[in-house]
Amino acid sequence: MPVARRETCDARVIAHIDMDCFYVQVEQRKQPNLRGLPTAVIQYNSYKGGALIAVSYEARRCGVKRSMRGDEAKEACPQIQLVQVPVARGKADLNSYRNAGSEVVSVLSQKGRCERASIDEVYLDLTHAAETMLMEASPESMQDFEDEVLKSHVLGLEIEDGSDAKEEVRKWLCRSDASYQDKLLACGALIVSDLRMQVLKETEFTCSAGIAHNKMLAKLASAMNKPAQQTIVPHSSVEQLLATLPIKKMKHLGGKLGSSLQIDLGVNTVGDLLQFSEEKLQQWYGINTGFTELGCGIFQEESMGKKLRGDYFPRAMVLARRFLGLRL
DNA sequence: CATGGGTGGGTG
DNA sequence: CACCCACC
Repeated sequence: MPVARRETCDARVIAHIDMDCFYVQVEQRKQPNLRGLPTAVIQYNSYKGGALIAVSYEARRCGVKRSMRGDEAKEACPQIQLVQVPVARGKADLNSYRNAGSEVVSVLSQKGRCERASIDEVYLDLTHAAETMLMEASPESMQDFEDEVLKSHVLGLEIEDGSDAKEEVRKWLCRSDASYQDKLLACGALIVSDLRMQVLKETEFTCSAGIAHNKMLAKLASAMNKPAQQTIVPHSSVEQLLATLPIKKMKHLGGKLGSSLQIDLGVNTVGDLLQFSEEKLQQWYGINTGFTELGCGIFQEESMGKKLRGDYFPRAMVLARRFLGLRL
């Protein structure tokens, strides 16, 4: 007689939560009259009207870019509201934003382990919560879904013209023939949309999120649909995603290493990079280029460093494999 | 100085 | 330790 047990599968459910133009939201909560208006937060207004460090989506819509100075922003969008970042001892003081971020973390940390990646970004390990939901309250058995989760984006899910996107998402979330991994992600999406609604209720802040099997995919996904939306990355969509993903979009390859990969190897996408063997990459970049960012996370994948493997190999390959969701 | 100061991590 | 690199 078989005993019910969790399928043996080490897929994790990782979410990356990214606050939408966070400094602006913090200032708009402080001054509710600014809500809905094109707004930007600036530091140091003496030189050309100050440097923009956050821009609301209303302001982006009228052409304001983060690289602008206050004066240029006024030119592009005369109605823009410029708010100064607090100053302490002659320096920009980001503490109010840091504290606001802590409010968000205290909501998010209820459902899983939390790793603060910056003032306005958090990774969540929802593996356990998703596994539990799958056993106790699987989406398959759910009658109706919150509207919020139906607004999720599912990479690789084709929405035909004229068909109802929310209905397609609903079917994806509760289809019974899904792989175990996809079901876990569906549970993750349910949990994340609940968390995002709770964050909004308790802090008045909106955020966007990515839900995937590892940190890097989750981070990529959270930026795909902003503001106030979430994006799911099923394993089956990863190969396509990487095939067209410019190398420089990948964390840690946005700088000089990414440029040299393009020049030395002629690769433009992560898919191109994966064509190269470890040996080839070692010839170009040496055996030590592999481990910079290891040892920095609460998650095994990112925290175990050299112990994952007896051998050294180039950082670019390590990163590319993580994107594929492969275990090292 | 003029996106940019802070931060975190790696390397020699 | 000082310096470089990468990110927000």
